[in-house]
Order: sequence, then C-alpha cells, then structure tokens
Amino acid sequence: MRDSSQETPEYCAIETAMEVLGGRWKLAILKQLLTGTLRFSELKRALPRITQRMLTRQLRELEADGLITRTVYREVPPRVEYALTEAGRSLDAIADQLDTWGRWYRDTYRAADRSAQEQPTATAVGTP
Amino acid sequence: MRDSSQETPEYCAIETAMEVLGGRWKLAILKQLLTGTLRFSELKRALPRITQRMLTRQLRELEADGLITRTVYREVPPRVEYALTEAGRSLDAIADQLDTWGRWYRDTYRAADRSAQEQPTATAVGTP
DNA sequence: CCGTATCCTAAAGGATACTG
DNA sequence: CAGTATCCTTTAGGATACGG
Repeated sequence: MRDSSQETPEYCAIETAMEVLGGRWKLAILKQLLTGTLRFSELKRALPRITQRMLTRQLRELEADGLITRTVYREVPPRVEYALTEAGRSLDAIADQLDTWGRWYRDTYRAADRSAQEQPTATAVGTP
Repeated sequence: MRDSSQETPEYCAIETAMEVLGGRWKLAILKQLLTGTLRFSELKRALPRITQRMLTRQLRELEADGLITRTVYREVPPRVEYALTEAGRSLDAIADQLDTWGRWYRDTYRAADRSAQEQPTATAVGTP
C-alpha cells in the first residue's frame, strides 16, 4: 500500500476561502465592517464604485455564508445595519494584510495594466 | 476585473489585491510554488481539478502581473519551470493564513452550500 | 511535455428604472 | 432608505481536439 501523504482530501483550502471571499467586493466590504456596524447607505458611500445591486447581492451572500449579520429596523425611513459575525471578524488580520499588500503592489507595479511590464525597474522598494 | 482606470486615491487596496489574486486558482497556484520551483506537469498534478487551459492562462496572468517567472528549457521533451518572484514570495504569509482560514471555515460551516444556514447554532468553535 | 485553437456555458458584474 | 426588477455585457471557466 501507498503512503497516504498524498491523499487529495487534503485539498488546498485556499480554494474554499476564495469561493467565499472571491469576487471583487467581498473583502472590501468586510474591511469596512471591521470598523464597526454600518448601514447600507454608509457602505455604499464607503465603496463609491459598487452599484446598489451588487452591494445588495454581495451582502446577502456574505450573510448566507455566515460572515455578517443583517438587522432590519422597521422605522420610517427604514434602517438596516450590517455587522460582522465572529467568523467575519476572524478575517481581520488577513484583510489587513491584503490591503497592505495591495497598496504595496500598486505602488510598485504602478501600471497594474497587463501590458506595461518590461522590467521591474527596481524591486528595491522592499517587500512587506 | 482588472480595471485600474479610475484610480481613486485612498481606495481600499484590497480591490487591487483581488484584481491580481482573484479567480479560483491564482492563490492556489502561488501556494504550490511557495514550496519551490515547479514545472507545468507538476503543477497540473498538484491541482488535479484545474484544466490544462486554465492552468496555462492563470500562469500567464501571474507572469504578466510579475508574481511568477517562466523559464523555458528548449530540450526534448520540452521543460518549463515556474518560480515565484520576490513579489510572489511576499504573499507567503497571506496565502498561509487564507489556507488556514479556509480549512477552519470548511470545518465549521461544513455545509459550504449557500442554503443551509439558519442559525449559527454555536460559534463556540473558536476563531483562528 | 507543454502547450494553442475552438467553441461553449455559466457566472459575475453593471445601467437603469421603479417601489414599500 | 434600502432595496427589486429588467435587461444587458463581459469574464471566468471548461471540454475537447490538435500541434511543435
């Protein structure tokens, strides 16, 4: 028999993580909520480029995945507040590091475009 | 994805990061390469569910984004080796934490399905 | 061995208008 | 305020076949 060190069930859990966190906005939304509870309009303002429809959808998915809670206050005008669950908060460090890395990457490879990369010119910026 | 047209200044750099790292396979590939240089067929074997076409494409994008290098040895049969650049290696910690988180998430919310979540039932598992 | 070339489906994402 | 409802375009992702 073979040594079981190569048994696939031990899949790269990153795939799982990306299934939940993938998409353009999920982590950006979570990052906003790390600062505390926010209502829909506040999130919308914090992420100006997201459309209302996408914000709604991503919030619902995050809720379904157990990363955020949604609380509706039946007032006039209506108020809906979003907050992180424990699972959502557990992404704190990761979101922070991704943010840092993204900033570093953007500064280093300023042409985030898929066509302007002949020479690194200088990796002398130092990696995070 | 991959817009970068509207460079709003103090933006959530996570969006940038996700433009580069998003997609189902990018981080999984990077994680494999963290163990060292690998050739195409080795990567394919390490990620059985990826198709040849997708592997090729993702590798090319990672290369274009400056995260990996591609070295062709013109032999018979051909040999192509992939390795991380400094920028790619700088994702070490993040990839590791995402993997850990993904495993934890999968164990906790075993129904990774988007329909079996009424109540957290118990957040008593403890977060990473 | 390491890819391209086609062709295709499904999902992500978006613009705009309307509503309780 | 916080959404739905439509309709539409763009990517992601994949099956399969062929090529240097």
